[in-house]
Amino acid sequence: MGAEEARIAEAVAWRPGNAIKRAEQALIAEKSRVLRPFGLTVPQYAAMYALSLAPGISGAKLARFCSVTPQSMTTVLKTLESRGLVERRPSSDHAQVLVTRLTRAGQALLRKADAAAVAVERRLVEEFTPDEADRLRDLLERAVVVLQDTPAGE
Amino acid sequence: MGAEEARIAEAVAWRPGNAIKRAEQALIAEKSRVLRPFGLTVPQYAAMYALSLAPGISGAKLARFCSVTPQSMTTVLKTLESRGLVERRPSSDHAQVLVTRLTRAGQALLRKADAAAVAVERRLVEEFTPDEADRLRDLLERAVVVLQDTPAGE
DNA sequence: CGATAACCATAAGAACTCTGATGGACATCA
DNA sequence: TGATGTCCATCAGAGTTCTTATGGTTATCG
Repeated sequence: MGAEEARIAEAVAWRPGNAIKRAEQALIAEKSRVLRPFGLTVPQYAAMYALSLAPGISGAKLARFCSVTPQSMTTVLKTLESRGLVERRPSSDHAQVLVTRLTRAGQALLRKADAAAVAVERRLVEEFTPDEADRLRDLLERAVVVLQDTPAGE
Repeated sequence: MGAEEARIAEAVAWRPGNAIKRAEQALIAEKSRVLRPFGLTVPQYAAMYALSLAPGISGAKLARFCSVTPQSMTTVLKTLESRGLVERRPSSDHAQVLVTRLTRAGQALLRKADAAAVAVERRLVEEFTPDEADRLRDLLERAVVVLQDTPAGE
């Protein structure tokens, strides 16, 4: 059956989307692995990291920054809040805004988890020359643009 | 607040993982969009496409081919089965294997959905010269390798 | 001042994903 | 023959994600 699997794999190799998908999967698998000792998932880490850069940001802004919907961010924040890693209070300025911040425990955990996450990125950076890294970013950015451009049919 | 968001975006720009993530998100967003008229999600389409290449494959093999866990594939197949797009029967050779195939309705739907999905890949291919496409595949493949290699610490 | 638009939070429902654990079937080899 | 190892399917539980829809607040503009 190995031969059949090779035949199948060949049939989809030409699709560039597959290369992107495999890379992303490897990336989140590795990040998940290094974050697991801290009890954090990748989305949880991403939210905490963003909160460390912009304390008190609204959930909606946080969602935009992490490229997820506000609903997704709400569930992530609820989990983090239940563990005492973040706290949410109504804003004094805007009654409908929930101000979200890392707790001291959250800050402490993030410091350790961030070191592990950054190490993964560093392994990626060190695999490439600066030129190659720029090239990769450029190619991926062009892929994003062509994908986001509404196609001719609409 | 736009200035703060720009400052934050800058703080993560160096991470190559972000470029990969954005590309993958754009890819699945676009594929979801073109598949929606057919009532298919990206994982459902991927499973049906794989089934068209290897009719009667086991769920476990299908999962490996689609790079998901057998558990995930089971949920996808259950959904497809409930819609009459695939059928699963115990194998005559191996009692514990469920042979999965596309139904006629599944084949008909896949033909139409595949045209839409391939069109997305084609837009991607046409954005790049053959050299660039090869370069992108190569860079991403190297990223996968470095991520999958167990790091020095272990 | 009032209407419209923009923004925020959240509920409901469906789908996908994983880890961990269980149990059955097959194959190989001692 | 029997033990070991491998493969398959599935349950249970937790987490993330989306779409769709609701309702409240703020800001802008006529």
